[in-house]
Amino acid sequence: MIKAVRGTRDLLGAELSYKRWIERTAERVLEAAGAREIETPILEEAPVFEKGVGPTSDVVQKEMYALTDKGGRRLVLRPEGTAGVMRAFLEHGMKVRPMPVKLYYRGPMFRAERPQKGRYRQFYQVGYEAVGLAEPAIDAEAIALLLDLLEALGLRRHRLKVGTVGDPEDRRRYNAYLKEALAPYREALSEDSRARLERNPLRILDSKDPRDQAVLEEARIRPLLAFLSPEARDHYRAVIATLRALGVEFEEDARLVRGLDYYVRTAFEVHHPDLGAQAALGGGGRYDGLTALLGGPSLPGVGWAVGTDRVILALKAEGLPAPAEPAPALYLVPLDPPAVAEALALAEALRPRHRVELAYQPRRPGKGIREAERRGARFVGFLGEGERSRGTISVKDLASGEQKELPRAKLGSWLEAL
RNA sequence: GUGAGCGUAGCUCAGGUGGUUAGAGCACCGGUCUGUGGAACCGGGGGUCAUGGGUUCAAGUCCCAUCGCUCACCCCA
Repeated sequence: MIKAVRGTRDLLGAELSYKRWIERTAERVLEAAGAREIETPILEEAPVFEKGVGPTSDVVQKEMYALTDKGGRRLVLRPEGTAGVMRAFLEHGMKVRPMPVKLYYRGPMFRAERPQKGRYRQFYQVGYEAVGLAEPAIDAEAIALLLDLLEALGLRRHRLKVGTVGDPEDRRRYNAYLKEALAPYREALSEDSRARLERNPLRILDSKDPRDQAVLEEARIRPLLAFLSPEARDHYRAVIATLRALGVEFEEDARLVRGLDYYVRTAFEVHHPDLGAQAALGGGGRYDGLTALLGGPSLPGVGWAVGTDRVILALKAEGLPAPAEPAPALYLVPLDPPAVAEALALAEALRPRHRVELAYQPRRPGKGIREAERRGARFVGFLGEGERSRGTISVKDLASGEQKELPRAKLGSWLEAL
C-alpha cells in the first residue's frame, strides 16, 4: 500500500480542528495589531534562502528539499517563511507603504530532517513580520503579539526567553574571542563542538553536551553582551525595558543562539515543558538588512514564527480540547420510498444556512434516530406518509425527546429562531 | 546523517519453546425491531501478519536486508 512520504502526514479530524483554531486565532490577534495576511509560494528559487537564511546554516546546507526544473532553475521547497515574505516585499515595492508594514502568513514548510516528536519534514507555521522600523518598541510589540496568540489559545505553561545576538560586527568579534578562549580546551569539547569551533563558535553556547557546558564554565566564557556595540546594547536594554513596562513575563538568556544567519540584535524563543526534545513552540528576532541580502535596499525588520504542530502538542498537553467536530443541526429520515426525494429537496432548501444531513433510503424511526445520534445531530426530522399528505415534517429534539409536527415551509425559520 | 526500541484488521491488542483455514474488543453494515432512543443478543464484511530474501517438511513466530513508525542526538517551529 502506498503511504504518505516519510515525515509528512495527513491532517484530519481533531488534528485539523486544532490547526484551524490556531490559524483563526492568529488571524484575529494579528489583524487587530494591523497585520495583513500574505501568501507566498511554497516553491522559491534556491538563492532566496541561500542568501537570506545563510549559506553556512544547517537549514540551507543539509535540510533543504531542492530540485532543478526543466529550465535549469534551482528551486527549493521553502524551509521557513521570512525570506520568501521579504522577497515578495521587495518584488511588490511594499517599501512605499506606511511603515511599519505588518504581515502575517501561515502554511507548510519543508525540512529534510529525521522526524521525531514535534518535528516533521512537512510542518506548519504561522508567522508574523513587521518591516521598516528599527525602534525597540516594534520588537517588544512583536514579542507581545506572539504571547497574545498563545494566551488567546489558553496556553499557560510556556516560557519566553529573550536575548540578543548582536550586530554582525559584534558577532564577528565575539566569535574571534570564543575561538581564542576555547582553543586550549579543544580536546575537552564534544566532536560536534570541535567542528563548530571552526565554523560557528557561537553554536557551542547552546550545546546540550555536558562536556561542552563544563568547558564553558571552566573557561569562564564572557557573554556576548560584553561585546555589543553601544547602539546594540542600548537597543537590547530598550527592548527589555519595554517588555517590563508591558508586564510581559520573560527570562533573559545571554546564550540564546538562533540558527538562521539573518538574525541581528533581538532574539527570542518560547518554550514549552511538555514537548520533549523539540521544546521551542516558536521563535524569532530582528533581521535588519535581510532585504539587502536579497538584493534590495537595506530595511529593518522583526518577526517570528510558531510551529503549529508544536502548539497543537502543547494544547493537548495542557488539556485544552480542540473545537467540537461539526455536527448537523438536523438529520432527515425518510420513512418510505417517496420520502427520499422529498427529504433531499428539503435538505437542499435549508442549506447552506443550516447544516442538514439525511438518510438516503427509507429507515424505520428507531434506526433513523440511532443514525442521527451517531452523527451528533440536534434534531431528527421524519418524513412519512402522514407528513406527506399534510405537507409537514415531524421534528424531534434528541436531547429532550420532545417532538412536534410543523409545516415544511416553516422549518427554516423555526430552526433560525432557536 | 547517527543510535535505540517497535511494525498482526480502520483503532487498541492477543497469537509460550516454529505445527491445520490468523483471533478478540471497539468501530462499520445488517437482523431480532414495517412510525420512534443510545442497550442486549445474533450475523456479516474487512488482513499481501510492513516489504523482499533466507533457514526449515513447515515461518505471524527464527535469520538478513530494506522501508516505515517512535524516541533521542543533531537542528529548529
